[in-house]
Amino acid sequence: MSDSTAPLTIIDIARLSGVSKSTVSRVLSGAESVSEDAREKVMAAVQTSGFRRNDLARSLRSGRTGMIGLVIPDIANPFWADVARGAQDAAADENVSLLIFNSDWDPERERRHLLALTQSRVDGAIVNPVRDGLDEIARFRIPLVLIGSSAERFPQLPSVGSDISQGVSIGLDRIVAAGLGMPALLVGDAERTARERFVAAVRSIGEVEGWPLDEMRLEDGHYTVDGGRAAMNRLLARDIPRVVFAANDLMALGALQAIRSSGLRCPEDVALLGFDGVPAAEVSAPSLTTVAKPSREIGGRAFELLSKKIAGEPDVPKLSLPCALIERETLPQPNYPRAVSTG
Amino acid sequence: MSDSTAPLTIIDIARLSGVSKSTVSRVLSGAESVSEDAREKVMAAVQTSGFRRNDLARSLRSGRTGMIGLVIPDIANPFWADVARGAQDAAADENVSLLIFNSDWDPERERRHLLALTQSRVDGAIVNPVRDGLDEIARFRIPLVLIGSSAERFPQLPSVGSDISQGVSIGLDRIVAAGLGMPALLVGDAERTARERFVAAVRSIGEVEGWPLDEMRLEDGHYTVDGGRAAMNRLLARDIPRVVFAANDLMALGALQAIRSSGLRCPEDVALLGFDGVPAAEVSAPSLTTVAKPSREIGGRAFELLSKKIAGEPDVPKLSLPCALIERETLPQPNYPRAVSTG
DNA sequence: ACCAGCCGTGGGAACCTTCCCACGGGCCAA
DNA sequence: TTGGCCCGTGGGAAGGTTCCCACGGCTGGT
Repeated sequence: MSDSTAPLTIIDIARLSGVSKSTVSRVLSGAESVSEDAREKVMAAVQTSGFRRNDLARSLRSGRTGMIGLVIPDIANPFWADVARGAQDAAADENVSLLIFNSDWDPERERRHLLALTQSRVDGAIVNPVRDGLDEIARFRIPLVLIGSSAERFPQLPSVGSDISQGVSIGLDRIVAAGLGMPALLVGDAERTARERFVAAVRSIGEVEGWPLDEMRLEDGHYTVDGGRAAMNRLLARDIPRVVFAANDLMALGALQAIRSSGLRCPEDVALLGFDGVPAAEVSAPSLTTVAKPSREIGGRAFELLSKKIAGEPDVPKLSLPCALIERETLPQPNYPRAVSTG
Repeated sequence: MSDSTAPLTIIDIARLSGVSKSTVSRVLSGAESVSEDAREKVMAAVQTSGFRRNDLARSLRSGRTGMIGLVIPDIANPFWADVARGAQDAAADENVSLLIFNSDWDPERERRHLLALTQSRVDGAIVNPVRDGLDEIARFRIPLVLIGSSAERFPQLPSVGSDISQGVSIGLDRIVAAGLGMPALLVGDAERTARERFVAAVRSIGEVEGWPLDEMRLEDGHYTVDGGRAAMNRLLARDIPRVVFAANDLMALGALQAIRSSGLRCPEDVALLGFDGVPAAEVSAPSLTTVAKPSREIGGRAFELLSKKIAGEPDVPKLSLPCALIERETLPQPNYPRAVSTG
């Protein structure tokens, strides 16, 4: 194509096509009153020269970069990878690029990344705020959309999360339907807010079902497969619960290992319900029945909200997306149809 | 902090601290002969005003953006998420940001993303090239490091990949050690190059072991859990192999499901060896013995090579990183110690 | 005592684009 | 015919930073 290393500018294109740089700029920015003749000449020059518009200069002048930041705990975590994918798909449709950062649940890293983002002059950012760095976040003068359960601490900021209460509700309903009685609970420590929300939801919904939280066994553990295995072993050390509701899939998967290596059968001896919907839950044996969070949709909707915020819309909402039950093998099918209250 | 929405510039800081904009620039860019007095005044002004240097203008003038692109098939795929994580960790150490794109194995998307990257004036890019878009890639005048097995088609470009031959070698050695005879092969269709390399490695290494490829059963399938299940069922429909070597973990996991739902035991009836090292392989039941690719390291080394390329180093190599066997439950331990050739 | 050289500093040019304004020509209505 | 208006166009300024060069003051060597 072009012979030398000379970086081309729109001025070169203007010279090649015999028009002014203003006209070249207009052609390259899409319509806006340019004659067909001029447009063709410019396009031809662009084609033969292999010119690529410099988005840096463009952004500097226009104030828009077409880039947004995504700050999540860990892209290698399947849940967050899925959120990222959802955001990317939505962003790609509007030609915006994603700058992705891992906070590793570390407020200091989060702060550094946010700083880098403001310096890069991204148009906005989607952030899963880390526990303690909360106040500081508001200080970054940049359109922000929050994701995750800690988002609720910022009532003034738009956010997208999954509806934990509703998820717990369908989970407990399903456990009721299984007819195995009150579940033992397995909860994690990853995010304090997430844990609290889960427990709070179980309390309020359990009351309706006639299952007071106080009477349930509740075991804490690290938010990992190993943590779930250990927590489940502690549970089994005292007695064998008929059914276990885990607050996340990783721990549920660990619990499954603990159940099976104790010589117990799942679901015949101990039934199990997870929460999250990670892909690995599909390939465990038996495959894990779980309440899935709409991870990909969370990313997608977060991008949509951010777009609105960037566009200057005044009332960008806080969204709570519903979870969905994925029927698999660790929770037995209901023996009998449940009474359904119509309406 | 600052009261109005006025975007601050180094000129404002210069005025506030009583020095010239050049000096402010020097302070902000790190050392380079500035008096301690000037430095302190500037830093103080920056602190109180909340000024953030505009990286757009900086990059426009300096020609460096501190951003690199990463074009991979799918960030939601655990292998690629891990590669991304490795690259990000290495990049974060040098304060460079990652622009991540998903190609979905689609040459046209790859082309679009690469175009966006050049327009953004990123300093370089790490790309897993898609099958057919190969020739086109070289056209983008931008420092490039390739990852994945198709990288070998570009002998002139630096690249990082896993050593498939070596991985197959330790896999076959392990199968020999298990004493179960010749394995059946399960291969995927995701990347033609990857498939070919796997088969070629099995052929050449099998010859040494006295296992000609022609005599092995070989089943093709889609590179997914479902594909693996289907392929395994086809295998089982004819006869029951004593041991199966799958070219990737997702298919192996599907195969495991097929084996178990046929009422067979793994590893007692059919033993299984995977390839990749995805996290889900750890939580299947039984957990999957597999040859793990060094995914995170691939990302990290790719970034290192790219840094060298960007710095202008002349001979940036093509790297081939070793795979490692992860012992788990689907392949029985050797009954007897193998004869080991010393040295 | 003088000149070379270095150090810290400042001012202007450059980076490449978009935005703003002005200008000429054609059209329509008065 | 003429005045007002819109359309397509061009030129200059702006956007915020780094780079280059020059300049004054100080030091050290002759």
